[in-house]
Amino acid sequence: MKEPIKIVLFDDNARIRDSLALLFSTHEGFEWQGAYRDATEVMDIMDIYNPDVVLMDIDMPGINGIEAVRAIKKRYPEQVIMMLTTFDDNDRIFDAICAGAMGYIIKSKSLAYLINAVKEAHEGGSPMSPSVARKVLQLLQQKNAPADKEAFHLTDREREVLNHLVNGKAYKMIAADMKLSYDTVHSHIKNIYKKLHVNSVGEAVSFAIRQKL
Amino acid sequence: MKEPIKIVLFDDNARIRDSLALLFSTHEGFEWQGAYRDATEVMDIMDIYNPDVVLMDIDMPGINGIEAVRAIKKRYPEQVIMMLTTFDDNDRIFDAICAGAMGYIIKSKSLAYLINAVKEAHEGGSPMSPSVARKVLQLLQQKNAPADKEAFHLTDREREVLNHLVNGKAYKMIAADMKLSYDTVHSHIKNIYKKLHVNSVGEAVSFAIRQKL
DNA sequence: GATCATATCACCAATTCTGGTGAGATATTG
DNA sequence: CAATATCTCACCAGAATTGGTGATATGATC
Repeated sequence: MKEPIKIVLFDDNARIRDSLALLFSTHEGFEWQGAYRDATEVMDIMDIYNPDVVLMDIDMPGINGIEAVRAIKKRYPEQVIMMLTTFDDNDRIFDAICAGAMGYIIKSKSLAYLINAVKEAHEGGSPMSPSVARKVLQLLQQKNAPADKEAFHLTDREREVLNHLVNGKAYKMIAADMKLSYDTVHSHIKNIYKKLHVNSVGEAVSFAIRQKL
Repeated sequence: MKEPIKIVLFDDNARIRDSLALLFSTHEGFEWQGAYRDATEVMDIMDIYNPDVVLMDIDMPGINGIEAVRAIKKRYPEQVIMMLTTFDDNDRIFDAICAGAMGYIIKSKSLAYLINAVKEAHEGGSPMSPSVARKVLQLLQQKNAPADKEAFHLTDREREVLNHLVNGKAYKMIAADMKLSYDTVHSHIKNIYKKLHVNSVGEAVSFAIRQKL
């Protein structure tokens, strides 16, 4: 016999609280531990109930959902938390994920969908509404945009030297590592500076990292 | 009357090709444009059929699915592509997303799930199996791990100076920007170096960026 | 074969950074 | 009040970087 999944909800909307309370307290396999209109006492509630899954609204009076997630994750890093929200707002999604939310679904979805999402979250998945997922993927794609290797016309050797600079090496060390003379390294760096339009190690390093070179 | 969703599939598994062909060619709202055992002629196929959604296996003889995604995205940046795979392999997920895949679902899911996923992908969502989504979220969380502001005991002023260094500024400019004397900037930087255990601008910058300070 | 890009090395002068010591002012904390 | 941390500034000497001007050699390209 499987243990029921223990659930608490934080949401300032009374209708949502009531309908989810009804849903989960009557549904086989769940144990409803209560709904709260705000997250001011979130840590006390966590300590008392030790739920399996936390459902968290984003917009709430007092402490907002994202701060609450951060607080919970700080004390219980493994806690499964699912965001429940009305709209798919880019920035919020991002903040919620960084705070440690493990699922992000839109309230308009059916109750069956929600039941299933909670089960999946509890089993180690991260249910996401497809529109949310799209935004998450776009974020990841942005953050890992491939380096434009050909841009700036850096030669192989120059990229190699630049890489050493990024790793904080001094000319001397680079020369030693690459078995070159100090002046050759110097020469490569001069060329790098011209091509990148910079004129110091600091600029070159920050430029390189930002461009993912 | 809605246009049917045009679909092509690339998969080296004949059973998958057959069952999906049956599924989508008999299902209302879809137009099956064919299944291919490998992606060697992917670009020709794209040019001819101009599908709405591409279903792509990852493991294929010849050109693998991820390379195929990259090729398609290069010519058709807006193309909707969903990865179809047997296992949820971390690295592959990551590569596929960076290549530009807009959905990632596991073959073990039901056919109804797949139908729905294709619809959602076509409507601008990114259907993902929850286990895949979990890995994506973890990746994002890793990449945006919050800076441990308190770590390294950097003072406010020191962080400010460090930030200028990261932006490639020279001592002089920092002094001007912050309305300090050169020596004060110098002094702050000496303290930063001690605290971060580095001893050059290059090291400090790369350290700071990596630690997201 | 001439041209071009690349990679290698050298010398020089000016500038900048590094690391050291020291010190006054302010604010916080026990 | 004493101790501590922070922020500010100064001087000095050695080390490193920067920006020039060269040169030689190699391989690819036209």
